[in-house]
Amino acid sequence: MKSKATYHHGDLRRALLKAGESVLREHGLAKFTLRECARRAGVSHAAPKHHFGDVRGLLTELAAGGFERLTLLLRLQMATATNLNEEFAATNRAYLQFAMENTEHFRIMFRSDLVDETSPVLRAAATATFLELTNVIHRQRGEAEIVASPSGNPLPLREVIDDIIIGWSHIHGFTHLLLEQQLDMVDVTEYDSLLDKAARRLSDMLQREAQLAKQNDT
Amino acid sequence: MKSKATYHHGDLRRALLKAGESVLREHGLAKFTLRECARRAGVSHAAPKHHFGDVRGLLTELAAGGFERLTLLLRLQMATATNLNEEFAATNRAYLQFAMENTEHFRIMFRSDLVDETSPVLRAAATATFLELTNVIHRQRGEAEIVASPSGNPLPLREVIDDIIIGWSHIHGFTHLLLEQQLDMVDVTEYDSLLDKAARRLSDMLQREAQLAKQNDT
DNA sequence: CGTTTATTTTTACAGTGTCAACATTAAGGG
DNA sequence: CCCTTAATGTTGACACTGTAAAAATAAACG
Repeated sequence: MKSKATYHHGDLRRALLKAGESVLREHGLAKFTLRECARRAGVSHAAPKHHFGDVRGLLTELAAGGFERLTLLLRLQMATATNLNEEFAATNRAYLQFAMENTEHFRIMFRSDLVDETSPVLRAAATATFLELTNVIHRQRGEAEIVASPSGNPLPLREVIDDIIIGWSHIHGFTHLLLEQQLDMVDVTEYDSLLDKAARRLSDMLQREAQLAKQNDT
Repeated sequence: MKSKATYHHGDLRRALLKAGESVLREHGLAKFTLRECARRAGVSHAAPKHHFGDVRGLLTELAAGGFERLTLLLRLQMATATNLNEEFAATNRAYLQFAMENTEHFRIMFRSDLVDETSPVLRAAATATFLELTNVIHRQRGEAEIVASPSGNPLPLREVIDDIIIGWSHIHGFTHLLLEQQLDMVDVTEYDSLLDKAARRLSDMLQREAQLAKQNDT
């Protein structure tokens, strides 16, 4: 079933996704247009409708793909870590790296006005990404990991949510501000070492606080 | 010179800004259109060109206005604080409050693809906002404040930049994630208390670290 | 008053997303 | 093997959009 050209076009669905990604990479969101994607796939301007409905549909699937790749990159970077602090720093590095290498793609992943947030594939992909970040924090606190459930969000422990949100907010905020050129006082040649340092500091504090809280319990 | 109606229209410039803001508030960025703004101001669709050039010009001025209002709100909230920790928490509260009450307006302020980041008015407005956040951190560390310079960015102390970026990244990331509905595991009825708690924790840590660093110096 | 300048309108054009009607091809059952 | 049916693409149309040029209007000013 994966032969060369079985349909009118082959499989247009994948071709359109690829086209969309190349448009994002080469010309950015501003020039992202359904018709342009169709052009690149070599089909007529109304062809995408059958596969994605409207432009929002295509962007939603692209966003989901972005989360999937981000998840992979997170795992890849985390695997290089030798201790818990390193692991947290690794997630931050991966997050930033993905955003830098896929700027426009990263942008649409967090644009609730462009994307259908209720889409199951998107939700699943975003949840998987979130799960990686979550489990790093859980391990840091010596708690059990959360397993991915097929559907429905895996809720982290109530007391850990605060830490997760602090960690995620920090790396996401840093990345977003850098992308939108608000951090112009930062020397761009060393923003990654800056992030690394910040991540370690944050990680230290969170671990210390967690231990303190545990001691107070007993 | 501020009489009622001296030109063809009155002063179309202000009217268009007002119209743009109302469009953002009522229908969001998706329906934001130069022609719609013109319609609301009661002029023909090409009238805005003379005052703003293109759509980017209008959005840029709107973004600048947003930063100005954010700066005012920051000052207002900071004035209620009785100590340094409270002050930091107050900036976070103000940041989030502004974003919640002016969702779409807040969005365009950080959209480098929609706005002319080189515009002097925008840069000045954004720098003023940044200055408020910066000075809170400076005070926390017992350093001198930075005065606003008429032009050019007032550069903070090299050693304080890390703290500033951590603080700003955190509040911005939290706000942005919340706005783009990525924090769906958070109970929306208590996200503000959650932020408050996180801000205090962050503030505590930063102050402790600063004191430690100072002791090591002497 | 007459001329110059600033502001607004009119007209036009190339794009866009989406829809409906149509054409073509693939799939599948008799 | 053929014929029906459903899936997939194409054409053409419509109402929008941003932007530009030319024409019209009103203000400013000597």
